[in-house]
Amino acid sequence: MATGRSLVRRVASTPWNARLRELASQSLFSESITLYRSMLRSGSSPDAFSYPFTLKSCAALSLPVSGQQLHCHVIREGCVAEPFVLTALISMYCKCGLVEGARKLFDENTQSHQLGVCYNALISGYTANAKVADATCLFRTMKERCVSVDSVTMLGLVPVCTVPDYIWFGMSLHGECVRLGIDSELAVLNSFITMYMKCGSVESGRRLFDGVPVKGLITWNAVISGYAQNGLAYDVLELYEEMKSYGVRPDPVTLVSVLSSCAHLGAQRIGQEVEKLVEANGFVSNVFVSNALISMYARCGNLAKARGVFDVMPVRSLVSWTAMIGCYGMHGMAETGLKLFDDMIRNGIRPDKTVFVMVLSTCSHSGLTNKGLELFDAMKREYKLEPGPEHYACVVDLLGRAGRIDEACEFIESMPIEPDGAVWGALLGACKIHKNVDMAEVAFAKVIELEPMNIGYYVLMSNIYTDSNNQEGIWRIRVMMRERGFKKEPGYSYVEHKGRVHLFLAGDRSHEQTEEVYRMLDELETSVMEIEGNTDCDRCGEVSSSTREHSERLAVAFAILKTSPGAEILVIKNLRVCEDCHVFIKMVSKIVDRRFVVRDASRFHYFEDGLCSCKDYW
DNA sequence: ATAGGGTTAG
Repeated sequence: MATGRSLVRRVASTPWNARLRELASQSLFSESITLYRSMLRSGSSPDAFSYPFTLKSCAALSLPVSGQQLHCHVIREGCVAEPFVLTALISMYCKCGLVEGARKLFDENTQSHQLGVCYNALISGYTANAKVADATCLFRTMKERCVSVDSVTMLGLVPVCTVPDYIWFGMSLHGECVRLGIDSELAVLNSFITMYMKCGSVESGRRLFDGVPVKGLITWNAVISGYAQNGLAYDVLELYEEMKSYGVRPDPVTLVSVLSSCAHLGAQRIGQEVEKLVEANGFVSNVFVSNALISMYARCGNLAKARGVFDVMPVRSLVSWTAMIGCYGMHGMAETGLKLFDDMIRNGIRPDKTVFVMVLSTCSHSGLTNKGLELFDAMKREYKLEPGPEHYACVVDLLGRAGRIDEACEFIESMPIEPDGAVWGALLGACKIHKNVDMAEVAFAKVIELEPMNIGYYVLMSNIYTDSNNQEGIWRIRVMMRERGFKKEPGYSYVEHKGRVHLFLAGDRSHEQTEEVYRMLDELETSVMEIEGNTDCDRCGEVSSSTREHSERLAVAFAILKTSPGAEILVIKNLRVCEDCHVFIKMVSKIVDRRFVVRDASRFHYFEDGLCSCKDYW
C-alpha cells in the first residue's frame, strides 16, 4: 500500500483536514477515523494538520491499535517534532491507558520539556490512570524547569486529591490558583468543588459553590453528585429542585445522582418523575441512567419495573447485572438471582468482586450455605479473583447463620489477609442467632478494637447478654458506651407521601404532624398487645429510647394516617428493624388490613395479614 | 486551521 501510494499523484490535503476537523469537533469520532482512511485510499497524504484531529478521535474511542498505526504514519511523514502532533500523540497514549508509551515519547522528544501542554497531557494521563505519585512528581519537575503552570495543569492535577490524605496538597493547589489568578475560572472551581466533596469536606465544597456567581451545569452536578456520594440523599433532592428553579436543565449525570438518592430514600414517586424526564430527553440509551433506574425501582420494592428496565436495555454492563442480582437478593429471591448470575456468565460477562459480594450475600440470606461456599471457591479458582475482607465476611456470615460457628472461627484464622470489623461482626451476629456467649465475647473484643465507634456492635453484644440473663455483662457494655460518649441515636426511617419524603427519628417530635402521629401510634398500641420494654434493640442501634418510639413505628403511624386504605406502605429504615418493631408491624398489618413493605439495611420485609415474608427475622 | 481540562452507577 505504502509503495503504491507514493506513485499516486498527491492531492492537496486541505479540504480533507477541514472535514476531519469538523467531524472531530462534533464528536463524530469513528466517522473521522473512517474519513482518514479514505483520505489515504484516495492518495492524498495527511500532514501535520490532519493528525491532531485523528489522534483525538482514537483517544476518545480508546483505540490503541489505530493510534499506534497513526504514530507510525506520523514518523513516516516526519512530523513527530511538531508540537501539536506530539501533544496529541501523548494524549492519545494516555487515553488508551498506555501511559508508559506516552512518557517514552515525552522523554525522547526533548523539545516537549519546554511545552506546558505536553506536561498537562501527561499529568492528566497519570491522574486518570491512578498514578498519583507520578502526577505530582511531574508537576514538581515542571516547576523546576520553569515551565508555566496554567489552569489546565490544575484541572489535570486536582483530581488526584480525592482521598483525605491529599487534601492538604489540594488546598495548596487552591492557594496556587489564587496566586496565579485563575481561581475564578469556572472549570477550576468545579474541580475544587469536586475535590472537597470527594474528600468528605461537604461544607467546604458547598461554600465554594455558593460563592460561584455564574454556575454552570457541571457546577450544579459537582455538588449534587457530591451530596449523593456522601449519602446526603435528602440534600440532593433539595438542590435538584433549586437547580430546576434556576432554569438549569439536568443532564444524565444529574439524573443518575437524583435517581440514586430516590433509591436511598425509597422515593418511588419522585423517581418516576425522573424516569419521565429521562424518556422525554432521550437519555434511555445511557447505561448509567438505566442502571440507576434499575437500582431505584429495586430499592423502592418494585421488582417488576426494575426487571422491565433491565430487559429492554440494548446494552447491559456488568453493573446492570450486579444491580439486578443484588435486587433479587434483597427480596429473598435467591433462586432467581442465582439463575440471573448464570445467565450473566453464559452471556460471556466476566464477574468481578462486587457481583460476588451480591451472590454470596444472597446465598447467606436464603440459607444456601453450600451453594455459597461453592461460589466462593469458584470465585478464586475459576475466575481468579482475590477475595477481599467483604467476601470473607460473607463466608463467615454464611457459616455462622448455618450454626457452623467453629468452622467460621477456623475460617477466620485461616484468612490470608487481616480480618476487618465486618468479618468479626458477622461472627458476632451468628453468635447472637445461635446463643454462643463465649465466642461472642471473643468476636466483640476484636470488633470494637477495629471499629470502636460503631454503636451497633455494642447493642448486639448487650442483647446477647440480655438473652442469657447476664446482668453483669449488660452493665459492662453500658459503662463502655458511656465512656465512649456515643451521641444521638442514629436510627431513622423514611416514608414518601405525595412526592415528599418524610423523615422520622427515634423518639423525635419535630415532624410537623407529630401530635397526630403519636395519637395514631397510641391507638395502634392499644390494639396491639404491646410488648413494653426498654431493652436495647438488637442491631437496630436505637439504644436507650423506648422501642415504642422507634422511627419505623412513627413512619408506620404517619403512613396509615396519610394514605388511603388498601394502599401498600413502603418504609425505609437506615439500620435494622428490631425484633420488637418487627412484631409490632406484623400485628398492625392485621389490625389495619394493610400491606407493609419495610426495607432495612440489608433486605426487604413484607408484612401482610399478621404474617411476615421472612421466617427468621433477619 | 491544528494540542492539554472539570461532573456519572452496582
